[in-house]
Amino acid sequence: MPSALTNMFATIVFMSPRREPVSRRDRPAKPPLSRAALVAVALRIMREEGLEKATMRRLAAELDTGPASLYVYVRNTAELHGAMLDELVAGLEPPEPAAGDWRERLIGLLTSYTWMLFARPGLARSVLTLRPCGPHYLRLIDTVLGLLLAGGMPDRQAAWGVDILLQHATATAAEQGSRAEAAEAAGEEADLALAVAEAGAGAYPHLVRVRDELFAGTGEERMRWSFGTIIDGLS
Amino acid sequence: MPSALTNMFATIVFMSPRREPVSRRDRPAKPPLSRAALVAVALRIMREEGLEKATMRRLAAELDTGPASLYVYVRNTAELHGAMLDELVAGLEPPEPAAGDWRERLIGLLTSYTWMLFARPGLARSVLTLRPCGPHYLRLIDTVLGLLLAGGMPDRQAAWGVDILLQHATATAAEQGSRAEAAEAAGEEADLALAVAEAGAGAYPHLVRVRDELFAGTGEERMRWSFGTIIDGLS
DNA sequence: ACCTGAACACCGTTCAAGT
DNA sequence: ACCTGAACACCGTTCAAGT
Repeated sequence: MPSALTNMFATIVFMSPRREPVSRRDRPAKPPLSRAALVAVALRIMREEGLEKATMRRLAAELDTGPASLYVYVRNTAELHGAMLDELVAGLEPPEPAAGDWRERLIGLLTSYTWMLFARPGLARSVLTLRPCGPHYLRLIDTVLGLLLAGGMPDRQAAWGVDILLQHATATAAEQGSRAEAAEAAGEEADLALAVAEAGAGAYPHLVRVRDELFAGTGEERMRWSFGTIIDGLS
Repeated sequence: MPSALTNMFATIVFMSPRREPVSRRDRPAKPPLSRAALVAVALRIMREEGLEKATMRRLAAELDTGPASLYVYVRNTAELHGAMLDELVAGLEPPEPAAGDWRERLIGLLTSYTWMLFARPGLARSVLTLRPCGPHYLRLIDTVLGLLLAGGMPDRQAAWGVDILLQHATATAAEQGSRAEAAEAAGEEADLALAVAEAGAGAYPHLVRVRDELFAGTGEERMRWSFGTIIDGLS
């Protein structure tokens, strides 16, 4: 907290020895705590330094308070992550009605949700073990449902389908996104590639047969194909 | 470590004061460190107390050494989890050739893999951000591939399909499993149910329409249905 | 090569006490 | 009701030094 330090010296050097009221006036206006403020700061830290830095302790330091104070506004870290996700989902543009049939629009929406999480793999990982329930996430569920129903799907198929589709989006972001980012994860990817390359046709005949297809295709290609495949299965 | 304590007292009370050689002889034979020993102890702790207790520090204490010693055998915690998964996959029984057609056998295999992870949600969560590459996991990939190819699927479809199917299995276990277990996660489930119950038909028309279907069905039902749906989409 | 103690640089959450 | 400092009970990983 360099700014706090600076202010402390300012107080000592230039001000009267009555410390408390003066340093209070002098300090940059401390923003009032609130759930929204917490989420905003957490999103900024995530953007600038990654989710792993957006810890309760760090947030508290940033907001010039102790970690215990945050627990007035969120139950725990998981709830904070849920609130962060909701804010990000709010920023997703809704599918244009003119953008093709329901299937195309649905794939477009799911793809843009996935890309959004792709850039935040840590959050995706956290969301996977959550039940997001913010208003904007409910909006997303409603929109996906609407598109599935527009495709003539029975209610149950649509209801269960939305779960599979959103879970696939989140899991893909958690899995692929973290690998694209972290250096250690790149090592794991290489380990698998090596293991597959070394696999003998005797022990792993099918693996050897489709070896080249396993790692083929771009992320975008595989993503669209996956969503299309699941949607086709639902229909 | 009560056994170490007991032995220490035994040494002090009954033995000569020359401590080191005696206590060395007296101590239960310290098993030699090895990757397999690490994995075995980690699996036991996970079984008895959950994955979150199977930390590097705890493993080291259990193996009567310092945490630094473990890094000779595994690169990091992620690699340890990968090795644990491989051991668990080894214990999965292969699908009986008589158990119906390829589709039924495939669903059976995927279901049993999912149930196995379901009981270990923490591991499932960890595996999701991993590329498992152990011999038994490769076996699993090969078997799934074999069944898809037996269904007459082109190579590419099978290769990309195995990714979707295994990811879905892992993600389902990570998501549902942790909720079934942790008390806090149950709260999140309730939060979502509440939010859905309170959703207005004006803002969320589709959500309200299929409201009852969203939470319908048992885990087993939805699991089989999901795998069936994805397989149908692949075909 | 393998093993170690100690250190580095942190965590989330709770609690009693304040205002 | 809201806020706080301090504490509780831990983490993963690295490093220099030993054997």
